[in-house]
Amino acid sequence: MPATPKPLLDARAKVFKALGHPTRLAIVDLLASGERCVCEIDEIIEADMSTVSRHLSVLRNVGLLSSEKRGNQVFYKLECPCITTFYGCVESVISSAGKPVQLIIT
Amino acid sequence: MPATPKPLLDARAKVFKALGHPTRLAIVDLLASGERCVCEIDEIIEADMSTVSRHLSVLRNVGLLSSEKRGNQVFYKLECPCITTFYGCVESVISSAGKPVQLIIT
DNA sequence: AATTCATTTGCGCAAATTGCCAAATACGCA
DNA sequence: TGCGTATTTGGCAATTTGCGCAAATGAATT
Repeated sequence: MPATPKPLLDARAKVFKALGHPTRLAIVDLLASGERCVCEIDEIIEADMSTVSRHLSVLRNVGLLSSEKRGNQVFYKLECPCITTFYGCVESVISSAGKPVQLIIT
Repeated sequence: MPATPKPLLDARAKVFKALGHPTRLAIVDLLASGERCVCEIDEIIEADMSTVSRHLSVLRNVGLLSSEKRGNQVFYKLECPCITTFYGCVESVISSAGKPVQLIIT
């Protein structure tokens, strides 16, 4: 079993790195239910619009999102719904790390 | 569909962030075939052992690895083989980003 | 052409990350 | 106890990241 070639490791790492920020994960979750324009995203994500725009760029640069300009607005779309299927695995890591995430349903 | 709670986003992001480095991904790949002690890992990963040790800590801190001391050595183990099943999805992102990773088989 | 709305980019700053060297720690053995 | 091996940690410099403000860009409308 040969070692994974470095260029592939680099490429994978870029994708994971892009996902390694809570705001960007919030954006991914939001877009999982359909495309949105920046102003809609900005309404939901609490941060300066310039910051949101930069997070969107990061996600698009690694291929997770695509964008399309329509008239005045830019719509972003999740290219990779398979990402969300990974959360189960991630969550199992979280709990095994002894840092339980409490979800209180009231 | 309620927004994903922030603590959960934070927790997920930490895991992705830990995976967002090529050397750490190389370690994960190596450990996917079974546990190893630090010196074995160090032989394969080219970096200072202190650097390798720090990468191992990062992965362990988020729960991706566990470690056990046996005699003189510390063995690290992948707690989450499901991680590797995610590469297919990640690779699809990579190629759609128009940054093909060339795998030359000679 | 001038105005307005939507989005991106330049800038500066604080904080985090990375990597190596050297020193410290932990363990087994003579 | 003293030595050699295995691993972690402290410290430092260089680089990157994240954020908001303000300015710039692009498109539509008057």
